[in-house]
Amino acid sequence: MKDVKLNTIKKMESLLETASDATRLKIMLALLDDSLCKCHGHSCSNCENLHCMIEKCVNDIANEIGASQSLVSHQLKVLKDADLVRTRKESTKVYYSLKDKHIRLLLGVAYEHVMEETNDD
Amino acid sequence: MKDVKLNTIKKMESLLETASDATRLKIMLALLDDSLCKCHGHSCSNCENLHCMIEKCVNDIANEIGASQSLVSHQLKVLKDADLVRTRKESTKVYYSLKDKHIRLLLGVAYEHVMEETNDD
DNA sequence: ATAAAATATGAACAATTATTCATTTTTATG
DNA sequence: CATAAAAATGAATAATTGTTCATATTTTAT
Repeated sequence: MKDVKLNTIKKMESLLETASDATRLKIMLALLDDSLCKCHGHSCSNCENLHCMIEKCVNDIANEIGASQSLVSHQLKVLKDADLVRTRKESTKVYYSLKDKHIRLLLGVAYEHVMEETNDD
Repeated sequence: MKDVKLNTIKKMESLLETASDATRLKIMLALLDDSLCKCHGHSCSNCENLHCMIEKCVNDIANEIGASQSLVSHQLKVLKDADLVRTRKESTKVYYSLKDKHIRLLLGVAYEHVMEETNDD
């Protein structure tokens, strides 16, 4: 990993920066929720399909994480601009979901790390 | 991933926040460098051993990434406080290395993500 | 058309943070 | 002991950012 271009570093910085906020983490974790998944109608925590996608609208996310509509909307825009989430519009509602498996993986790695903080290598 | 404790989220936030800075990323990538590795004496980019560790002293890191000694020292302290790197002291020099494989994995996932930005799932 | 529901936006404020510069501490050596 | 080398520290600044509040936009339904 010697010659990483500055541009690549900037992109990595942007990705991690976007992910490194408690509110945005709550939002993304809400989109990893084990509630019923549209694509199969079963619990996604048991879903073997990595493509399995959960989507939620702004207000539902706000209620779930206990934050204001405005704050959630603002932060969803940040997540969207950085390409960590995608959107699907349905009448007045806008459904948000995580962009791809890299984002799920990133959350997973961070989660694993803080869960077994004691280990050394 | 429904009930993630607030404390866990704070820790994830801290981890990602620490990683999300261009200078600190350069430092960590320098510690992932494919230069000769002390433990086996071969190129670490080809090393199958995940435990394979590269360590570098402050000045060498500063020179490699083109930053001042002071800045690198400041940021190494941030990385150390957040437990992303470890240190080994040898006379006047202090050798830094990445803490564990989770950190390498985190860097890897972030790197992979920005490298194949086009894909969708 | 009007009203209601859902989301987005803009301004303002508080708080945090990355960087630089100068100085200090620690260890080794002449 | 004095000097040099390596790293750490503290203060100061410039810039960024998360949150709130109020308001605007968009779409649907009456």
